[in-house]
Amino acid sequence: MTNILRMSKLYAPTLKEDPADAEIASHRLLLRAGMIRKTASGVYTFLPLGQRVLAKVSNIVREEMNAINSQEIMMPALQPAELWHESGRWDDYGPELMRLNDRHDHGMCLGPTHEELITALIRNELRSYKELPCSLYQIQVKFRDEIRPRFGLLRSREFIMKDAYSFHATQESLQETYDDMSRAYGNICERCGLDYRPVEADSGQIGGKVTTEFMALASAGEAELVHCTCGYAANTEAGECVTIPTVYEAAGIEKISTPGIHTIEELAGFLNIPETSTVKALSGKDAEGKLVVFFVPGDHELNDIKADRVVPGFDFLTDEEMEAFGLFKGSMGPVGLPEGARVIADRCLQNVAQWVVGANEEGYHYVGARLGVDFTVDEWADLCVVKPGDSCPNCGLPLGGARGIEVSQVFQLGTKYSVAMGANFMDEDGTEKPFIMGCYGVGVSRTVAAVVEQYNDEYGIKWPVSIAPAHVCVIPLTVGDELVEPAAEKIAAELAGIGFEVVIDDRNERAGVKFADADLIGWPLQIVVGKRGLADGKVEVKRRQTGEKKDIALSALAELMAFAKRNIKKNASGKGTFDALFA
RNA sequence: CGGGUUGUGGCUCAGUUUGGUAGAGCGCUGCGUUCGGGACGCAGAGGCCGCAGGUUCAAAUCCUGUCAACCCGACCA
Repeated sequence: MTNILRMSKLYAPTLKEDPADAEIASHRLLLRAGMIRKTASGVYTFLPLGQRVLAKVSNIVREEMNAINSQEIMMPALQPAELWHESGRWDDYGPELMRLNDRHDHGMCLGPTHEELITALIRNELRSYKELPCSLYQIQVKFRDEIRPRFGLLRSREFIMKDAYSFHATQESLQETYDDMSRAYGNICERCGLDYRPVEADSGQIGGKVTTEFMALASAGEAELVHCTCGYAANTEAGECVTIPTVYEAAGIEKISTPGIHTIEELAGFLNIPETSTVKALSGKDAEGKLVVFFVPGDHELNDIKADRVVPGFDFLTDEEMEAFGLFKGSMGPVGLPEGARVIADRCLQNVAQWVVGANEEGYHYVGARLGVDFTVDEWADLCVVKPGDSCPNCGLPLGGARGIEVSQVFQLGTKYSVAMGANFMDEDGTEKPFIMGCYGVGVSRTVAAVVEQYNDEYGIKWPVSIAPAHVCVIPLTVGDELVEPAAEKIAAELAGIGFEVVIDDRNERAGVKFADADLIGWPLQIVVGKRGLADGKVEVKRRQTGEKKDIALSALAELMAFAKRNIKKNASGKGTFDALFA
């Protein structure tokens, strides 16, 4: 009986106007619908409705984790500095780590992630290969002092994350759990209704090599990705770049005067050739300060993650350093480089016999510079930021582009933390070995925001049934009416009896206010109970997702809803749950 | 950290150029009318104008400093 939410008692302060400091849909609507409130920059309070959604997502995550035999634990958010010194990340993590001292002046931090803690936890407890693999997870608050928190729940300084960690004796075992996790993460996205892509990614400072990000497609997303009809998808910061430069044919090398030309755009315009026919040069230095020059197709950008992979410690030259090396910004090329320069070019240029490049002389470029004749390249590598239109490395078709919100990521960590922190187990052969580890994160609060990004319109949020704060909102249009009110109460009680999560808008408000709030909050189904309809023995049902409305006979409602309840899992996210009502 | 913008009742904003002692809409309280798509009338409550100094007879307004928030760039769930 008490499982009916009453709007008259619900703390859900909705806003008629957009809050001034919210730009994107999810931030705006979660605030307006009375689901969250800002406490400080990048720090939010979840109000009852927001908390309900968060709990729904958490439960989906929990079910999927339990299903692959990961066990739920709860670690502290407050962590001792020692552990971070052990892993080396106290120094590596930078200012993003929230640090503090306790009253004894003891260094502590608020956990941005929990590799250190869990590795310390298991290192003295898991002793034998017989106990492996072991997979543990928690759903907990995380702290990251972001350089620039923004977009509400999408990039906050305190957020809810599910983090899982697995420990293995063999790489095969890790791969198995990694695959299980990947599948579970796909399920989680689907059950939340997200349009998503698993993408190739870079592992960043977590460490490790094999990793996949799960991106919810959304224009508000901060990540750029490329994807192909064959199923391939990659984050542009990590994806392999395969592009086919157009070739500018020339009889031989020719030095031409290009006064005032410094950019590829200017050069291509000056010569009246496409940018794809030019070659861009970028100068930098390696860790020892020795000159490195990269060459990439003119229409592409150098990917600094890839550059760093080829030249560890790579950094661009400052204008002064370029001058010192005798290089001219905007006119660099492979012909006549300073002695000892390391020349690295993108693989895609390997088959381009003649290049249009700078002449290492202010105001001059070469056309038709011959590879292997006029100049040589020391190394070939994948260097560019992949972009839409490039070829799919998998099937060769042109890649499409999209923006995405990274809602989760899976990593194969290897032994980075177990070695650093001395976490070993006794293997079958009687030798001590470091655990092979994996870690897997889901941004729970970020997922909530991502769903809103994908499910909203000018009126508000359109929650998928699976994570909506409640399934059905019964709206009596006249409070105090001797027919309408009891009828609405009866319907609400009936639906709750069937097993739906029901909310009744029993506030003494005008119809328009109730409709507007119902649309804003985004209950998947509205049941409107009014005098007019009741006179004909009918109520109106409205599906928020599609906007469909239909009059349903009171006598048929319970049965149709019971049918809907049985079908609630027809689709993972609950899509189609109410199909029968609108058939 | 660099660049841009903004701080005025709970919310959205006007007023700042040209100093004269604070306004609107929404929300809130009370009464009445209304009641199927964010009603209307009447009567109220609520702001030392981010904070601290300074200039002035007089500062929301001018000056200096400071804090905070938001947006654009380098990070990440």
